[in-house]
Amino acid sequence: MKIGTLAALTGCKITTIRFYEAKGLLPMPLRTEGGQREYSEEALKRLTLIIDCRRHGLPLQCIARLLSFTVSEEEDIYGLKAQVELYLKGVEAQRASLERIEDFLKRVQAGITMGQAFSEEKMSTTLKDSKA
Amino acid sequence: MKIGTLAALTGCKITTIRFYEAKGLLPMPLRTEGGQREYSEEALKRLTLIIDCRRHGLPLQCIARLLSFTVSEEEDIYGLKAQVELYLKGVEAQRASLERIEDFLKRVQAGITMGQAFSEEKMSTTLKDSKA
DNA sequence: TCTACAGGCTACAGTAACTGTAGCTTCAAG
DNA sequence: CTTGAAGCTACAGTTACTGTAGCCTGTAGA
Repeated sequence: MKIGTLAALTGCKITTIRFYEAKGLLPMPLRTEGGQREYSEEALKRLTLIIDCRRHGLPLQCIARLLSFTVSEEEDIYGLKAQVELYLKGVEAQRASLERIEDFLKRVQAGITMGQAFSEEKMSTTLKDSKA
Repeated sequence: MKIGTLAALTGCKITTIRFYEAKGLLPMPLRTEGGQREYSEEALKRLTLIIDCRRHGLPLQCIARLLSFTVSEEEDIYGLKAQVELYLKGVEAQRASLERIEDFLKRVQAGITMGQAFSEEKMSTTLKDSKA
């Protein structure tokens, strides 16, 4: 598939796909005779994974590390292991945070629907309630 | 509380807190005689909310808009409403993405634990399985 | 076959959201 | 009253895109 198709399938911008390639996160794809990129299903899967990781705050360097898994020394393996454990702990925090923001957005929505203005005080109530 | 305490309580870096203040997301706090920032519980709540929003990809401008809720025209209200709805839809996508990345990380972890090297092929299997 | 036009290319500048550093000041504990 | 941790401002640097200019490719209809 062409880069535009890949972009449409993943929701990732064309420029971002090229950026990831430049950074070494996506392998250089085959090209048509005219020099246009041609992607495989493989690339689609890999890009999807990169996007998922980015969405949850993993830096590109880290994603590259997880993807390439280039570990030369024992110590590196343990470093990576610790990092993965840290990210897994982060997942729980993200879930909780997701609940809070959903709640917050729903309250904003309710506020809009009722044509009400939000005050500082209401804002913090929203947060306090969602934390309880 | 001082800025360091606020940073410790929220996990947000001190420099980032000052950055949010400069951008108008956090109100300018009271200062000690010596000029050091003094924060209230209110500020803690507000910062927590900002962090939650950021974690889920809302741009600072948007967060500022949601927080200040400064709408002057009817059309703006509808624009905001549509945007909030969009974000709410995004929450579901985030949840799904969170599942996938958790699965991925667990597989990486298993791979490390067993001392195995990851191949391209295994990587894509990981993703494929997680999508199924 | 021609041609129009959507889509792709490179290179590079610009932006958003931090992050780090230098050089200095404040504050609290001993 | 000193000393070291914590704050301050100002500003440069970094990460991860994002947009633009100027040009090329590929394909569908006349």
